[in-house]
Amino acid sequence: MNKLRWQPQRTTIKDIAKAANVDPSTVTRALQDSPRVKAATREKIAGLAAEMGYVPNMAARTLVNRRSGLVGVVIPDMTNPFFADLGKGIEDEAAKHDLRILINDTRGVESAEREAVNLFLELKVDGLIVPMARCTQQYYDELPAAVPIVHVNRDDANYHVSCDRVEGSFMVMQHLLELGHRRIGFVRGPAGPGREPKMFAYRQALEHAGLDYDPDLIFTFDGTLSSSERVADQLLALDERPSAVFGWNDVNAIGLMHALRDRGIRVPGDISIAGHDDIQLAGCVDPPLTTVAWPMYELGQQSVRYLYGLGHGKTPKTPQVSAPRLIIRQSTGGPKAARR
Amino acid sequence: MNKLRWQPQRTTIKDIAKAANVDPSTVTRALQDSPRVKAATREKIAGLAAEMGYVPNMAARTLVNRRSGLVGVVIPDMTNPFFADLGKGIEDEAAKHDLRILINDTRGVESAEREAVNLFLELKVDGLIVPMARCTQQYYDELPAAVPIVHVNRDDANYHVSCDRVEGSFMVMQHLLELGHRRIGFVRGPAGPGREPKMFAYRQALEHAGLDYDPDLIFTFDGTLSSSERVADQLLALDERPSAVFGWNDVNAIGLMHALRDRGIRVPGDISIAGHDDIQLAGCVDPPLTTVAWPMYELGQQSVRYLYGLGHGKTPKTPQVSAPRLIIRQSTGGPKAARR
DNA sequence: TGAAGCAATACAAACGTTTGTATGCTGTAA
DNA sequence: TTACAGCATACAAACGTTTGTATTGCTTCA
Repeated sequence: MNKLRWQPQRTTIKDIAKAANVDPSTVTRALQDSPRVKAATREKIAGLAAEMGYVPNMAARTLVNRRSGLVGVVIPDMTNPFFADLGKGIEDEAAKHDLRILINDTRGVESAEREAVNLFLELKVDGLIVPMARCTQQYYDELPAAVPIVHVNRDDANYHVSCDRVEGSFMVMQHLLELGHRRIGFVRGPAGPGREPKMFAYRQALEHAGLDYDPDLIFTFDGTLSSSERVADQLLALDERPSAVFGWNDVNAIGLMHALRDRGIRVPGDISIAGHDDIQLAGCVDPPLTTVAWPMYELGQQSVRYLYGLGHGKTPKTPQVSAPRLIIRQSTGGPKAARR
Repeated sequence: MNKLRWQPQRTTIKDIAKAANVDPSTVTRALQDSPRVKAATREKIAGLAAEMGYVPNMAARTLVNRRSGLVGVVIPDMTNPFFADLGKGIEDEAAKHDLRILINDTRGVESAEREAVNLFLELKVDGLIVPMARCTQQYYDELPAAVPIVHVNRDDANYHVSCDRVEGSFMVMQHLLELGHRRIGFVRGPAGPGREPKMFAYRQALEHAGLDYDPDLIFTFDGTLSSSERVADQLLALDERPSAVFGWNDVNAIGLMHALRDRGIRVPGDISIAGHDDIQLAGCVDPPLTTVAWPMYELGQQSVRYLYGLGHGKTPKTPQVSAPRLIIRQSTGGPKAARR
């Protein structure tokens, strides 16, 4: 007995039917404003339902409809402000389609992602939105259910909505290169499928500028604050330090800036720092962070629209969303050598 | 037709029953490891279930059990890092009790809170955890369902888990007073029931120090960045500026610090700033923020334990959680006058 | 040999809602 | 008066799972 205690269903449609002296089916139709029930009856039933504190039983409804009207969102890390606008876009658009949103946080753990997906499958959700999925595409392909799934920023997925991350990262790299930086560090995120675009852009920008790729300049961020400190230490331990570092995201970049300042390094005086995502705080730190902003709200909206299309048997073209925008602030400047 | 397309249930318990040449009831019992079915049969069924890609239908299960094994969490603002640890505490503890967590974000909007609660009631959740509820206590008391509800940081609620917010805010005020501040501004959050402890502590600390309460020193924060800027402007427009300001939370305090610096005010040189919550970035900004840390993880754990107790018919005492901790960093210092 | 006991499984009802079809009723036109 | 609409409502089956009870077939012991 490790479940919470038995809970009675307070009022059912049958109770209302009895009270109104009609058949349960009439109550159902009355509550869904069917034209098949007389206005007077409808009002009487609506009144009784409110009075008796009727709460629909979604389980029963889902059972017969084979549809719950729910959309599950599997989020890797709720607290990353990066997902805030995405979520807002999703909710706003879902409201338009009479869909309700349910969220499950996976903390970026692959097994948690599978459990979340499972839970949603059991709930018979009408669709799934999975930003930055950790699990392999194969896992999603072989899912034992016919649910439309839209991935966000997973270009290898069948159905996905993405912003041009290569383009976004490339813009930042161009900016750093134009400032004159020649030794640019790059911070990778946790490894996983569909997580290469930033790195790809980094290497492409280097190549474009005729620079060599140096594995010593690649660091790894795992999402924690201490991880940014570790990166700072690794970076400072190098014989030839980079003059600029491109962070995995703003949280990482801000942590890194702080860690560097603690160690007596000036930003951007000694090292320039840029991030990804343009979270709200990016403009509030000192110095304000150069970063790239993605159209997250739009991505959220588009993923619901796309999902809705999939759910109606359409296989619409992958929707286009606005391009990322480069936000130049004060955390980047010319390299020391160049200024000398 | 504004719902997603019809979805077939791929494999049901009946299909497995047919394939295994047994009754559906045997399949159920096999899948839940009942001793009533022979080991051989159990294994055969488990094999078939996996092979046929069986996904339990939670709707059917919930219908007959009148229990879903779900706990709904109604969160005002996912992106406030403040809730991160709370969520982690909730999830970790829920896992121990075989409960699954579902999250709904209300963005601090009261109507969204009601919709979220409704959704969870329809889902027949086993319990509800509502941190910082916006709706009145009366609303929760009159809910038409017998679901155990645990509030977090809403001391006026029947069943709640709270940390001592009066104590926490009081400590910060004491710190500012000890530094010699006599004119201390206070930023209120959005108004609402159960949101007075911080203000109460502010006034009590003033009284304790023999200082008068000055309504001019009270500002309001609505959660947005621009709102912090507005506070900065209001503050600077005063004839007699405060020498210290106590922010509603860290997001507000950090925004305020930034806005003040933009306007040529030094922190803590000209004005000291303190916050609430000790979010991760509080230590990363410049100057690092003085703030107060709440035991959020513990609060999360305790709310699930409490909920579990309520669900089993117990009405345990409101659980005790650790006291808040004052975190003194560099954003607070003695007032200008005192240093002269 | 036959009753008792037991293990393994089958049967059937129930959970609350939805929906296609059937029924009863009223009013109108032939 | 009868037949036919058409309106408002009732009936009944179904959704997939769970669970108390009934049934079957064996073994065991007197």
